[in-house]
Amino acid sequence: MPDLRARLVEVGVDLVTREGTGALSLREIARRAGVSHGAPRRYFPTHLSLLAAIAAEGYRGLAARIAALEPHAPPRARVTALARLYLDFARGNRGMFELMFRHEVLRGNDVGLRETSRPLFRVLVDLVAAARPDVARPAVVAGALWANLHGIAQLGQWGSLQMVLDSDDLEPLLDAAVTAHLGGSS
Amino acid sequence: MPDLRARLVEVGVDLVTREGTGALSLREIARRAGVSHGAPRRYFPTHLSLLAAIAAEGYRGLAARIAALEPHAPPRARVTALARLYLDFARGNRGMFELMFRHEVLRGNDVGLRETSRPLFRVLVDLVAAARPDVARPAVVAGALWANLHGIAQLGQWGSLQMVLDSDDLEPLLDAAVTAHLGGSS
DNA sequence: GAGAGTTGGTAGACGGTGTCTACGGCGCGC
DNA sequence: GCGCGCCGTAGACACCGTCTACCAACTCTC
Repeated sequence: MPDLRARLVEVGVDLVTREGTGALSLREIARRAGVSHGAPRRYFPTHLSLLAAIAAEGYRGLAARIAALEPHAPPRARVTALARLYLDFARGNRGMFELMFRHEVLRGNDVGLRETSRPLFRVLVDLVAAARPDVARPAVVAGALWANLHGIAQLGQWGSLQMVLDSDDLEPLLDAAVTAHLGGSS
Repeated sequence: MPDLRARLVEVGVDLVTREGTGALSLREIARRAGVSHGAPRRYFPTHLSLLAAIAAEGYRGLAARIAALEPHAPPRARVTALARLYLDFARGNRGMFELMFRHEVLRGNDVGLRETSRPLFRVLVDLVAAARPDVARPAVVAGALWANLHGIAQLGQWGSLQMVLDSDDLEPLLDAAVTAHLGGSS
C-alpha cells in the first residue's frame, strides 16, 4: 500500500464529494484509508494542511475543466461557457466547492492557490480584453466579473438568490452578469 | 443577572468581533457569560442555533446601516453608497461577516435570514428600477448586482482579488460592478 | 402559609475531535 | 549483521457538543 500521502488525499476527495465537508475529520479520513489516526501526521503536519491538499485537488479539477473549454469560439461565447462551467462546478461539487472557498483552508493554501488561480485569471483577463477592446483596464473588469460569478455560485449554493428571486433558475442572473460586464446583448 | 439568552448572544457578538469565529465554541461563550456549559441549552437547543442567533444580530446590524443610508440621493449614488457600505461592513466585521455567510449557519437560519434579506433586497430592486427604467426585470439585475457585491466582499476578504490584481484597492472593482449593472459612467 | 410543580442553572458522563509523544517494526546501507 | 532512519501504531491530553440527573429557588394553589 504505497503512497499513503496520495491515498489520504484521494480518500478525502472521495469523502467530501460523497458526504460533504462535515465528514472530513482527520480521524475519519485515516479510518477510511485504513491507517491509524496518527499516520496522516507523517505527511500533513496539521488537519488543515490535509484539507488544503484536498482542496488543491479541487482547484486542479476546476482548472482542468476551464482549460478544456473550446478555445476557438468567439470570446463572448467563451466567457459565457466559462461562467456556466463555474456555476455547474459549484452545483455539481457542493462539498468540494465549499471546501475550496473556506477562509481557513484558503489561509494556509496561499501559494498553492496562487499557482492555480493566477493562470486561470489570466485567461479571463484575455477574454475580457478580446471581448471589450475599448476598456482600459481589462483586469479590473475581469476581477469584477469573476467576483460576480463567484457571488452567484456562492449565494446560489445556499439558496439565497433563489429565495429573493422566487425562482430556482440562476441562468438569467448569469446572462445578466456576463452582459453587464461584457456590454451589449447576448 | 437576568436574561441569560440575550447575554449569551451579546457575549457571542463581542467574541466573534474581537477574536473571530474560532472562539465561538459553546463552552467558551458560556464561560464568558459566567454560566456552566450546560446553561445555554435552556435557550438554544444546539450550538448551531446559538450561532444563528449571533449571526442574526449581524444581519440586523447590516440592515440598520443600509436603512440609514441617505434616502434622498439619486438612485445611482445610493447604489454606490450601498455597495461601499456592504464592502466596508465585510472589511470592518470580518468575523461576523464570515459567520453570517457560513453555509451551516445559514442552513438553520432560513426564516430569520429571509425576514431580513428580503426587505433589503427589495430596496436594491427599487433602486435598480429607478436607475434603469429601461430594464424589464430589475429583480434579475438586482440579484446579479448583489451577487457581485457579495463576491467582491468575499473574495476580497481572503485576498484572492488583491492577489490576482496586484493591488489592495478594491474600489475600482466596486465602481466597475456598479457601472456594469447600472450602465453608463460613474 | 405549606406543599407541589415549574423554571433555570449545575455537574458530570459520553463519544468524538486534533495534536503530541513514546514506541515498534521494517528495510536499507554500511 | 547490524545500526539507523523511515513509517506507522497506540495511547494520552485537552477540548468540544450533547445528554441526563440533580438541585435550588420561585410561583401557584389550596
